[in-house]
Amino acid sequence: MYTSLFLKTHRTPVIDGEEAAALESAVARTATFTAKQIMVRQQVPLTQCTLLLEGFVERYRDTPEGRRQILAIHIPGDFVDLHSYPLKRLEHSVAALTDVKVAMFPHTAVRALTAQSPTLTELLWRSTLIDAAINREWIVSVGARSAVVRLAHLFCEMYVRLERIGMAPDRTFALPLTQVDLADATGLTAVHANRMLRQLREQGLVAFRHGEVEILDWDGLRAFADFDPAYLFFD
Amino acid sequence: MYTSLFLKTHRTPVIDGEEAAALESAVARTATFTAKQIMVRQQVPLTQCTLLLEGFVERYRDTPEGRRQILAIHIPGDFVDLHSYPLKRLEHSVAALTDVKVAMFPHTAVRALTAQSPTLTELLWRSTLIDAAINREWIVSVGARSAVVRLAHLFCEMYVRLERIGMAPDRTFALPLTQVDLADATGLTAVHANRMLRQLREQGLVAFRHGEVEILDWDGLRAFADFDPAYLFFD
DNA sequence: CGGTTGGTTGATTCGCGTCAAAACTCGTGG
DNA sequence: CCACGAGTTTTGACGCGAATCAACCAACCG
Repeated sequence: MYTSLFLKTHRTPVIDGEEAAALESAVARTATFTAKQIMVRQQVPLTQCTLLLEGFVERYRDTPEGRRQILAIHIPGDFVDLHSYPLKRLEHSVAALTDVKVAMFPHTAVRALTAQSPTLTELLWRSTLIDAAINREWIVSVGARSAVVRLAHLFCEMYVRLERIGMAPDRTFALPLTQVDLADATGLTAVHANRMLRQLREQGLVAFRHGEVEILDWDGLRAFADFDPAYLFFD
Repeated sequence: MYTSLFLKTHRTPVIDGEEAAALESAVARTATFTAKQIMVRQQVPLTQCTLLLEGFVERYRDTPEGRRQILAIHIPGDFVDLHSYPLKRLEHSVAALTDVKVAMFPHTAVRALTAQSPTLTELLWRSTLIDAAINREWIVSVGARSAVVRLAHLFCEMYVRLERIGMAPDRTFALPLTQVDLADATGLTAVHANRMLRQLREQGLVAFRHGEVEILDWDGLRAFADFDPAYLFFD
């Protein structure tokens, strides 16, 4: 059941057994990528979508001045490029953060699903729009929050999302990023990110080391980060 | 023809006459709002979508610390909250920047369209995803571009979008924002935005005064702003 | 081992924010 | 028609948060 994790994390709209079976059968094949491999290059025409089954994936853009901006981090159960169905190509690249296993949905199969079920359509559409809501939350982060708070907010988001799929027991979870990656996600330099991580640790809120996050004080962290999970649409 | 401007600016996928008629007939009513009026409040359940016919609209979030982040600026022909159909509520607010005229699409009518035509579905879905691509470009702006470049980039984006609907003849167009609004959109303070605007004017690239933009050197501005319109998906 | 990648720290610089005040615009009412 | 006040733009002085530059260290690995 390639799609069971996706379906479990998207409870609106309600999907019946027949629709779930249709979605499952839209998988043409599975594939794997190794860590750091580029999965989708920007502006290249696409004919299929990718559902992440195992591992972590990033979406990012490189700027001519040599800066890199991470746009999204995906975890198992996320579609990493479902938006390529209506858009046909992407304006950013997608890369594997770890070794990764994915399921592929040909655009033709997605179209057949939309022709068949308005409810499935709404579900798939919704999942791309939740990504967009996360994009907007990141605009707020980089545009209106201080460096420490940005990092704290990112940890909150990743904790809540991972906890939901059972990948963050005991307020501890793997987040396979380097400090450079954290900096690229939050619009900071690696040096400053490093200092802010120390501050978060010393404040007793979160500790991040070697790609592992340990939440020390969840309520404190949430309050500090101004974190409200409404934008994740977990209902 | 409420939907003709929207259809004119979305050429992919190709829509036939019957589909265009179906879309047009999904309009339940029109409405007007006055400048500065809040059109949608965050977290309030919604039952209809709004297509902007005349005027300018902003989407924004307020932070507890009193900062405000503008997330998007909409122009005639844009759906301002089509994403409310799959999401049912929004995590940001929507306000009129000028007096505004809109067409309303009940969610039930949108659902009927998706049940009837996979092509229309793809078109509507696509339009929400172009908004998301713009969101991502804004992440790159606030996360990885300097203050002057951010402003230059915003002017490029608005010029290209407005030119396309005939609202930017002679490289001049109305952009009904104050300097405070520009600052809120780019993650700057109004004071610094003011200084950067002066710099852009003195560099001979763009001049902004009283809600009017005059592009002085389009090629220079594009190059300076690192502007590539691919993310607007004008095809 | 030496090379490579990631993390840590210090010194210094600078972009942008903050605070404050003045000039300007425009709508409104006396 | 002028006075007034609210909102906007402009400018200056100053301070801080984050970038930059530059070492140095730790872990890992062929």
